[in-house]
Amino acid sequence: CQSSTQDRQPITPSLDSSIPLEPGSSDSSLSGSGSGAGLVPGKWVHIKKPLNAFMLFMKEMRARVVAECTLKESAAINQILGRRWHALSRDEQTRFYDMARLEKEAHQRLYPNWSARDNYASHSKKKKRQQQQQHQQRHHHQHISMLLHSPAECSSSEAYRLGSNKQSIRECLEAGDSMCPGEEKVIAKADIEKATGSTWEYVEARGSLRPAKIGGKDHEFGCLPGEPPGNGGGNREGRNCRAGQPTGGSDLSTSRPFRGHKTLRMADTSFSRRPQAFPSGPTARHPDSLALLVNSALSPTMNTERLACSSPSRRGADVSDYGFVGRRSPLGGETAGQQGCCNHVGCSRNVCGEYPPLATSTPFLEGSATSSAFSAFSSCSCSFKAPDAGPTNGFTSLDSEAGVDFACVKRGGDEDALCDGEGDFHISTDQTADGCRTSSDKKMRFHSALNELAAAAAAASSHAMLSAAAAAAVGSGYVRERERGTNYQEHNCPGRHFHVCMKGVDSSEVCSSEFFVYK
DNA sequence: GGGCCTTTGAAGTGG
DNA sequence: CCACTTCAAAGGCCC
Repeated sequence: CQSSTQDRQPITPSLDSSIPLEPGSSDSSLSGSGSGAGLVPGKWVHIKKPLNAFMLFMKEMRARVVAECTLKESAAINQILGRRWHALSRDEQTRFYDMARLEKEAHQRLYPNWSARDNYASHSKKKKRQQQQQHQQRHHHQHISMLLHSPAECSSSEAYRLGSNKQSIRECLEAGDSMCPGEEKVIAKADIEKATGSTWEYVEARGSLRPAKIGGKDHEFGCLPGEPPGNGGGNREGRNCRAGQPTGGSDLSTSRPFRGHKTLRMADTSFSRRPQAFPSGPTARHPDSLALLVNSALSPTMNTERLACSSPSRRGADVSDYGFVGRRSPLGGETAGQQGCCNHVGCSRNVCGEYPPLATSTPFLEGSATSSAFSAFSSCSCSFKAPDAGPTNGFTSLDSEAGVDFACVKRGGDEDALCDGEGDFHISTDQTADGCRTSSDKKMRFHSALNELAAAAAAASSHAMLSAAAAAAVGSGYVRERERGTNYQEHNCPGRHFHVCMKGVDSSEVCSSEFFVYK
């Protein structure tokens, strides 16, 4: 519990706390305890909500996860805890639901008149700000509506100034964009539809309907009147990136309200806010002649659209301010230099870390292996995943090998979110069965195979060549064809979907790179 | 120093 | 009634 101010005393009754839970034996600091509503004579007491089952679970498990995962950030810990909560059996969860029920009952006995409503900060700064924004938005729409229905001439209105063209707003609308050069238009959909007898649509972005540049991409939108520059453009919607948004695109982040453009466009079935990665239909061809889509940073120059790209994103930055994606170092790091792609697919600021290139591409040697490994991986946003069953049990998959087994885990990701392209990391003192001295040797071979495939694919001018390159890669044992999965069916186009992963490793855990060979 | 991030569940709010 | 929002915990991070 933290006291934010002197006159606010957060109190959280807990089953394991020292706060008495029985009526009549309330905490001495609560002179009015039981009177509820958070009111104590002369003092405002903030009575916190009772913890729910998951919160109790978090409270109990947090320390353990922190110790196991060497993580401190609660956001990351909570992701892990969320997964563990779902992994619990119904019986195990029931224990926490029961605790939560008892907690709630105790809370109710202590504060019979308390309501969660009391804690709703309807007067908080945040709420005030939101209410103010909503008010401004309502006012803005009313203003636009008023202008639209005003008999005033365009030249005299705030929204439309047509220079020497003295027309009504409605006439202006009916005449089309060419009649209103250099002017800003934000108008009600229903009105323009009524005026033109056609169906129009706005581009929805950032929680409001915004003007869109004619012929522009879906994420290219402008500012609303009165908004400061910087509110246009980008592909942000809500807190997180949206799946399926087009990549980067033109930077309109400094754009002005769109002037000189048509702000509404005819509804068009070819228009989609989420353009498909592939055209549909059995004979459809992707516009890119190479017809190879590679996910991730494997070959950033080849892909025209990424299936599941998740670029690193600088923490706290705007969502459009994502990191670089470059070719991987042999150990899976990414080198800067290539402009980042979209960071959709649930990629959020916290989950994405920065991926500086790893420190070394040299296979680890005996003796120095451990320190080198830590040095290498501590330089990136990865942390080590401890072997599940203790340090000596990390070698079971490698049988008689002696050494230390690690996994590189995305910092901020959940415990199973291994770093891209990374599998278990084994520092061995003996040669492995396949002749690799260490598992970093394996990784080098793995990434080498990927690079060869990428280079071959980039050079391929035909599907046949591409298939041959892919087949060769598959034959290498480091790339394998993926079963027809959801992606394949989604795109509904003929081709082969490959999944790149390390040999002998569970693809669902480790494989992050996918590519699609399109006929 | 305030607010965000991140999780689930309970409860409040608003249309 | 349903969808959406807020708040419980935690601590690092960002402005």
